[in-house]
Amino acid sequence: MVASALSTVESVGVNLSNALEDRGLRRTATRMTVTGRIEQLNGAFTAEQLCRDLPGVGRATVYRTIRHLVDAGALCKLPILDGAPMYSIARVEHHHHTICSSCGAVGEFRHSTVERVMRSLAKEIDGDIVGHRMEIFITCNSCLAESATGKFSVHV
Amino acid sequence: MVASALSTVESVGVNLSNALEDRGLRRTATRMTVTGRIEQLNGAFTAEQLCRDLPGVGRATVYRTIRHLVDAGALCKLPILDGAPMYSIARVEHHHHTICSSCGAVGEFRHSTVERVMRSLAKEIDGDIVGHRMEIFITCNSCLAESATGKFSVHV
DNA sequence: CCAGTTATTGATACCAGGTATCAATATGAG
DNA sequence: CTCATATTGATACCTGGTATCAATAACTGG
Repeated sequence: MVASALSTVESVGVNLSNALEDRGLRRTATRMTVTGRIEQLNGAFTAEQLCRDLPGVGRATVYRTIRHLVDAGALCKLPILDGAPMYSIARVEHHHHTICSSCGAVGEFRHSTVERVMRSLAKEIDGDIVGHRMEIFITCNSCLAESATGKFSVHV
Repeated sequence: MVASALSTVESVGVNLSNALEDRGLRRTATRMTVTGRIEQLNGAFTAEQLCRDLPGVGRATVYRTIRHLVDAGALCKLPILDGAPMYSIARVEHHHHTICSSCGAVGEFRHSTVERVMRSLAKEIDGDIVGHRMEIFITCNSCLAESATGKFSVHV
């Protein structure tokens, strides 16, 4: 679907292919396959997981596409303490993550308090603050229900 | 030096060898070399850096020792967005890190406000909070002075 | 101090995650 | 349609890290 019909207003939600196009990259079938899969995943994923889901797409291409999306700010990369980093669609401009320590599910949240704290910290910290990152480790509701065993290690 | 002379009170600062001994591991010359080097580094380091600093110690041993120290809680592992994780001596029980986005220097801080925020977040987050992690990206004072170019990418 | 048991070491091979290369192919502009 | 350019994916390679295992060191009890 090309955005050529000016009379039609596309619903502008999260659109990863657009993010790539905005960077001057071509809208190819392969890239549509990759972005389509990511959008349909609705949750955090690893690169290898994506490769497994899309055996028809070369590993290099999957990694390249992810990299483009991260560069475009459409995906955010979440370094995990052990193992491969996870990626999730950046639905909110600036946000933080919740990670379930038992199942690894990743969520996003925004909270003004977190941002306000940065101001009070500014006084106590040497140098200029240029950014921050926060992860909250949780036991998600579904894991609480079945009280699974720990799978991710947590630096508390 | 064995802590056998009961009349002498050892200065109990950060002592990585003790942390290992407390876990039932032997106090060997090789381990003293590794922990000694880490203590003398006074700052965050990567495993490979330590290997380079200690060519006389096998890679496997360096990695093993680091792992033991992390398990003992004496070192904390800091996953970096790109590249190898960094390790730093855990001087404070619970703390957060500052990372200079230009030189990579890692610092520690504690601030009660951060902990208080967790309470207000608890209401908004689904599931039980079991821990959190926060990194503040800064430009450190020495880098401000020479305004170096960015070396670490930052998820702002 | 010795003998025997157990822990440690490090060379090596291996593994996972990810990137560089490059010839073949697809894409889009003119 | 043609051509220049971008993309693809097989492959080789790289980095960071772990498993294996024989040789060695360190702690027992006697």
